[in-house]
Amino acid sequence: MTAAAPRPEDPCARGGGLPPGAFDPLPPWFYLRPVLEVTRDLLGRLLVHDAPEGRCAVRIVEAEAYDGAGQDPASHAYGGRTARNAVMFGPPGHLYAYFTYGMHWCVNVVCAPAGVAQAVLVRAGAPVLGAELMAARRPRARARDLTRGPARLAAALGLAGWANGADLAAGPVLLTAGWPVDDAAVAWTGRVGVAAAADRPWRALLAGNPWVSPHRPNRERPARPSA
DNA sequence: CGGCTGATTGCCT
DNA sequence: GGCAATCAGCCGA
Repeated sequence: MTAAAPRPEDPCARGGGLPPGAFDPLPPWFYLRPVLEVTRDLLGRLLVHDAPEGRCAVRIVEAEAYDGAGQDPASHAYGGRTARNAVMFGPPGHLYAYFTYGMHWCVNVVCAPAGVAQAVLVRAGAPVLGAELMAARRPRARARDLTRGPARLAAALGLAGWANGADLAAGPVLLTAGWPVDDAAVAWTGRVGVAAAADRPWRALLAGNPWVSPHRPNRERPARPSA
């Protein structure tokens, strides 16, 4: 079965007409549920950035759950609160933006009441608005790679350290209703790039969707160059 | 398309 | 000092 399935409905192919209410910010209760439930429910939602240059939006097609301090060895919050991860310990419905690999920014949605550091990494999305602006922000990227990966997505939307702690119901960064995804399309895998707790299938994605990030199985780190 | 590697800097131990 | 919730570029098929 190699024939490409004609399956995935392309959000951009909706004749310009997005469903009414698609840009309504999500209510507070959205974030106050078990983190895996929030992760699942994040699929199909819109992450929006209103910048001076214009509005951009992606429909989330892939997300990863991270549990709180002492619970999840893969979480930045595992060892407790630090300057870097402080936003995760704050109120829900805010954006946790972190810098990694010396050059990339990635963004999370903070869940659970203040004090509980659960969050969901937004790993990929389908462009639904402002694709030209996003392409301008990532001039070297192939069209298909515009938002396919957490750092690519953040860069395309123009999100970086300045957005850390942003209230997702207030703007200029918004998380909005979007439109529903088919339950049958949701798949779960292990988290990408995470060695710790690799057995937890906490990555939710829309199976077959072309905007899902390429799955890079964990590269085994060479124990050490030995003779 | 798939696999491999260098890049580059802030954070934590 | 070591490492990181990654990516672009380059190579070969």
